[in-house]
Amino acid sequence: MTTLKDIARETGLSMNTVSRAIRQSGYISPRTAERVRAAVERLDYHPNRAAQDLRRRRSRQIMVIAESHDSLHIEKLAAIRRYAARRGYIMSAHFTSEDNPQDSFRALLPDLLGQTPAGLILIATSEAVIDEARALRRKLPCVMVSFDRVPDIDCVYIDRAGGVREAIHYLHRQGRRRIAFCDLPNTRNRKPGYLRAISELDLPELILPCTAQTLPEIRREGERLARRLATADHPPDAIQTSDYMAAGLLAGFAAAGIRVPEEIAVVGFDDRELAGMLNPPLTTLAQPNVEVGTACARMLFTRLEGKQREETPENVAVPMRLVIRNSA
Amino acid sequence: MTTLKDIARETGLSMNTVSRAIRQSGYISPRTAERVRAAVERLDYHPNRAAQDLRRRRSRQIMVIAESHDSLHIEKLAAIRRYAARRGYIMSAHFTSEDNPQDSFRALLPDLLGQTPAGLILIATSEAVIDEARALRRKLPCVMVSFDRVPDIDCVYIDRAGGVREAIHYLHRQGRRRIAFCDLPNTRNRKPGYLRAISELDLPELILPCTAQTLPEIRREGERLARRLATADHPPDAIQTSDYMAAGLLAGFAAAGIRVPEEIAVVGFDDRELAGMLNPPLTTLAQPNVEVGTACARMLFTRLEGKQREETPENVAVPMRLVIRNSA
DNA sequence: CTGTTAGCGCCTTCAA
DNA sequence: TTGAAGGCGCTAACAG
Repeated sequence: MTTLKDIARETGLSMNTVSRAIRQSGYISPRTAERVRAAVERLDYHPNRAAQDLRRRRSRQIMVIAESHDSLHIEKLAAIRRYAARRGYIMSAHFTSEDNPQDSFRALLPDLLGQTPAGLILIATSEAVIDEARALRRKLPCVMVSFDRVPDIDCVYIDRAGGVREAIHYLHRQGRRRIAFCDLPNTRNRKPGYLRAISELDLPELILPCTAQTLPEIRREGERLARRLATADHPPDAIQTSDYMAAGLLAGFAAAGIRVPEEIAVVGFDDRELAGMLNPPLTTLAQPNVEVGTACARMLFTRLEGKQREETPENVAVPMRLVIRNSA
Repeated sequence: MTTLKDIARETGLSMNTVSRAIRQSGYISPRTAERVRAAVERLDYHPNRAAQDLRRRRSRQIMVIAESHDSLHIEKLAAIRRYAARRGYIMSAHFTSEDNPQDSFRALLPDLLGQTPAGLILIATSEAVIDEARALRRKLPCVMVSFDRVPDIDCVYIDRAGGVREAIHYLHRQGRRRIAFCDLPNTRNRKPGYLRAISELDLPELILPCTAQTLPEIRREGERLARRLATADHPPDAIQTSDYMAAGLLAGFAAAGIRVPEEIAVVGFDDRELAGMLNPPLTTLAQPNVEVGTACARMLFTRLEGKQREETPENVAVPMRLVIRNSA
């Protein structure tokens, strides 16, 4: 393993000069710089991170902890990693157990903090984790990605309400007048967008409840709902719901012989991989994953590098994008 | 920040004794051990990783580099991380750019090696990256996750051929006799499983070619293929293909009024999230992501901790699992 | 512009 | 069973 000392011996300079040349800090004559560069190349020198971090008294690693294995996270992770890498930091990704997020988060945390990360990004929605984050924030830079605004903490969230509102307006422009919203367990942050839009457009409020939790259940419930709607007196002419639910609805409408989008339009939510694969391909609201990743990384590094360690937390909303396919 | 020295001062012991007590190495009197434990607790001491790594001359970080953002990776990552964490290592995840894997891999690599990982896990299939891995292997422990056996390198791969073979046998048991295989661009490792099965079962070889590359193209091609099959003289009664292609086929069969699975059975490949959401829900071969993650982590740590640094590379196949839903 | 000096926090001899 | 001394590789003062 090549060390600074080796380069110093090789070039006949002092370690210090070599160090400064490599870091491009302070005065170095062009000739010296070149000699060092050549020696570094020749001896294949790479600075020892452990030594640097020890000396500089900080690690250059940020950690992302996600409260689920949601496949949509992967693009966020990639974006965060990219941002961090450009600043010489590495990112490590961690996932709580699916069946018990809170407890496994608490179990994970001490281990992770033991690695002395420079900062933390938490992708989570549960109150328990959010509370932890509030406490953590006082110990190290800490940014959240959550479902909505989170008081007292730096947070990036997707503007779900805004997205839904946009989707309803789109449906209205397509001539739909009876637009329903399917109220899944986790949609409390979307509903205001629906309510706002129908009030703006003076449309009737049509809320379809759904209590299913697991994916197969949701799909089945969608199928059932579609069959029910097929024989309803005064059915909606458009539905906004999740991609999963939409999959069930499309299956149910197909079984009932109802044509989508001619008789009823369906707009999903999330733009999961399945959306484009359904029959018909689903018009849906896409999560801006890359934007979210970049935004939270930027916030974290602002805290990390800047002086505003103690300033007021910031909440950033990222807009969704309506992906128009064939179902609406 | 609390250091060993603080604990030493607090307990009146030497740093050395404290260090040994904490690491539970060497002789320590029970009384001393307890005193140290209490002080560690009281002062909230955590060993400084940078200092440990510097002194011990090794980092305790492993890196995973994946050649794509495939959402199926996320479970592999979680499994690897879990395995590594139990051994006091952290995992960091990295992704090459989607549009240019080879070049971005080469660009990424020096940066990553600069962080002196203790070991590398490469999730990749391109020859270029595999060659890189062969070279890397001589510098640090290095394990691959790939599509098939890879000579000269530790590798975990999913037994795709075995999975397909199993699926064909399953279809045969269901009474299917004209079983087709849809030959997508990336399926050369699956085809042998099909060929073997039909030869074992004495069935006709029915290969359907497909050249589409992007997801929407694949779906469209599936739809077209289904319509073509609908009017064919002597159509197959079952098809094995990718989940994406299956999505298109199902849409096409629905449009042509052909019932699945009654008239034709469809078996997918990968068990992507969309599989359970299609109409009908897709019977498919599931990737054993957790098993793959655990297996490659285990291999890496065997190299890392064991003496067998220079031994013969090992290739491990992990079997797929047939998930039976409604399409076959 | 360059060199000298003094550690960062920890672990590994070796001696007591 | 414990302590003292030295150094891992690097960087920040400070002095030339």
